[in-house]
Amino acid sequence: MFGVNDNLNDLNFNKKIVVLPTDQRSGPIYFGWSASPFGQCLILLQSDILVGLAFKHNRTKHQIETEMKNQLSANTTHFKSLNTDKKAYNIFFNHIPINISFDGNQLQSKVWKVLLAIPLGETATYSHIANKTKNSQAVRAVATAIGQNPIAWLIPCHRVIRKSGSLGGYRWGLEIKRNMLSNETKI
DNA sequence: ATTCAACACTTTT
DNA sequence: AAAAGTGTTGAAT
Repeated sequence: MFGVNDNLNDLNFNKKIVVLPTDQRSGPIYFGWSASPFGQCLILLQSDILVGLAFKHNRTKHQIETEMKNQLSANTTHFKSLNTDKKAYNIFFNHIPINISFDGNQLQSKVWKVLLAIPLGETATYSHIANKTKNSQAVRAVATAIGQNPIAWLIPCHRVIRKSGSLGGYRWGLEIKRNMLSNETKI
């Protein structure tokens, strides 16, 4: 369908994202690895709603799978593998809206919603996000919550950088964060 | 550039 | 119930 680092110029950054409530999903979580413009990615779906998106970096696929399954296991512990290539194409290149759903603790949910509002081509600082969620004194906790974003790229936690201008961290490796940002800002 | 303490929230013991 | 661990920050070195 497409190869790693292929078609970067056709990437659909301005994807419309529909956030559905968690009660819209049930049953097993389907998961699979597919190629993406940022390397191999792990896609997790429940009721055909995207509930997880992760990228391969220096950890093994098995480690990443375990980590994501653990994170999502509040909803179900039943996982089934699936060919996710078509879904990957829809996520990264198609101009159709994509349904996502997430549930976290109180802080996480607040933070993830705020992340969704960072416009394409812009960045925010960790303290900026903390202000937005009325947790201005809890920057470190907010940063932790940002790092736990289960749907990488679509929930653009890669747009959050340090106040000093340095990149800060990224759960899936700084290479990928750098990649995403440089592709966005050159638009 | 590197260290250090303070922040507050979650997770782990 | 207490301690440990954070994708930070600002100040001091």
